Amino acid sequence: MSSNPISEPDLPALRRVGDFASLDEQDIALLRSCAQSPKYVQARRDLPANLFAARGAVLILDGWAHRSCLLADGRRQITGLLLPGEIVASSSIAGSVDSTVTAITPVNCCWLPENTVATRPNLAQALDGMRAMEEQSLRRQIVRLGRLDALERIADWLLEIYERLEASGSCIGDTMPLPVTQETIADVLGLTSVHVNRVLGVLRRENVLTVQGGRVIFLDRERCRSIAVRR
Amino acid sequence: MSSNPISEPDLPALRRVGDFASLDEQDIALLRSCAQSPKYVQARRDLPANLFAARGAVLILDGWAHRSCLLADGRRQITGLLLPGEIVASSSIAGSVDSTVTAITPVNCCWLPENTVATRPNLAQALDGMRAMEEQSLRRQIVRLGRLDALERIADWLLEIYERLEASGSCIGDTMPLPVTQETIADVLGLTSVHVNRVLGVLRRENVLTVQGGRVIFLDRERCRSIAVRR
DNA sequence: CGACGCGTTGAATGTTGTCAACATCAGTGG
DNA sequence: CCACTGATGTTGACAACATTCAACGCGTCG
Repeated sequence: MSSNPISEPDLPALRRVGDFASLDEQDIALLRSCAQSPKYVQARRDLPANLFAARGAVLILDGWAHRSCLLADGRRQITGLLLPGEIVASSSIAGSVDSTVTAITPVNCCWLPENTVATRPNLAQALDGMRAMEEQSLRRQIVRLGRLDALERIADWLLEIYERLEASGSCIGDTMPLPVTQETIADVLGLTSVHVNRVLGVLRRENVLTVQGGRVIFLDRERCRSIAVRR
Repeated sequence: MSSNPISEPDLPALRRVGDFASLDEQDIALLRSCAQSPKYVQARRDLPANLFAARGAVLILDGWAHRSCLLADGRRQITGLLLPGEIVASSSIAGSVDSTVTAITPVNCCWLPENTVATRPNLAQALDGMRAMEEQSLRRQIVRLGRLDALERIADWLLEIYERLEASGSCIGDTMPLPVTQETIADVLGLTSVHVNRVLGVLRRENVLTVQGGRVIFLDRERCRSIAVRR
């Protein structure tokens, strides 16, 4: 954040892009111009599929979204969250099992055309970095679902969300927004909302953290980390 | 496979690359030259980290490998399998939680330098397609781990492996190689080897498929698909 | 032969899901 | 203003699925 040339008044989302490569003024100007006329999507609405038709990427400027997969019998699994400053790569959408991206809160996003990005090597590098980061997040999620129990899953996941939100400056001290229902948390972590509720109760009673009013307050981050194993 | 200009005597792995873009003779010659002097890795050995140091990709020419994450208390989760014709993107390795790629069987792989690939648009496009396919596979795995029970997980996973092996021509009829222990299957699917064993027993007794001698024989593919839900 | 890795099976245990009831709250319309 | 509704959160009792622990068979390899 120190050497990041994107200045204060810019959108947090743009600042986050700048964390992945050293952007010059032209890069930033290009980003700003893309963000100038954002596409607005209401909460609970899908991001329009035509947004992903061409090659390039969609950048989330503001708000939360998720990508989900609905099974025939109604079970749902959220395969990824999209937070401010993160991207939806178009290539990853085409022909995908789960191609719907849905806004959780109201979302502002914008289109970064590939041919434009390609002219700016640093921007292209930043997008590469963001894609790599997304892949890492997917693998971390696989470890969570495969080998962590409910308590560990929730602790570890909340810590990851914190890290990602912090990168766009969305956290305040030991506090972060979490504008999702327990049902949504359950669909991210492969649990039921009932069980999520119980586990959050444990974390609260143990003074590790509290979740209320759409925000998380970490009371004992260190203990939260020790609950969330990892190597 | 019909319009794929990579001919019979070529490595199955190369044929698979050609499925993702229409390669011309120069592209193919380049691939062949890379594959000319493959790097050999013994079973159970890690692929050397320096293979991933530079930008570019490692192509698996032959054999099976996996990427895994070991937790402090010994739990292990395999976050992805690498089959013949698939790639390990270098960007996805750097700074990753789980950076070890381990050979399951003896593996031959080769290095595709980025600057060389970049000169051949079709090759670059093929690599992009392969990366997108890998991402899809990661998300499918998240759905499996999050929402499918053990029976569904195993059925769905075996079907995915079949599809991926078929793409490199490694399947014979309703038969495919599966050179892994039940312990490995368990570490892929977030189960215990004991439970994998029980479930494979069910599938065998129900005449859906049999696993023996490192091969799978599908007896009733249709039923296997219906067990493996999905939307 | 003995050691070891792998597969197989049974019994007990434990974590998570299911079902159900109820509380709380925001929004809606009478 | 209040009753009503629907979505969300909370809690208890019970069932289901998967793990753990343990034992044993089978083959390979030194």
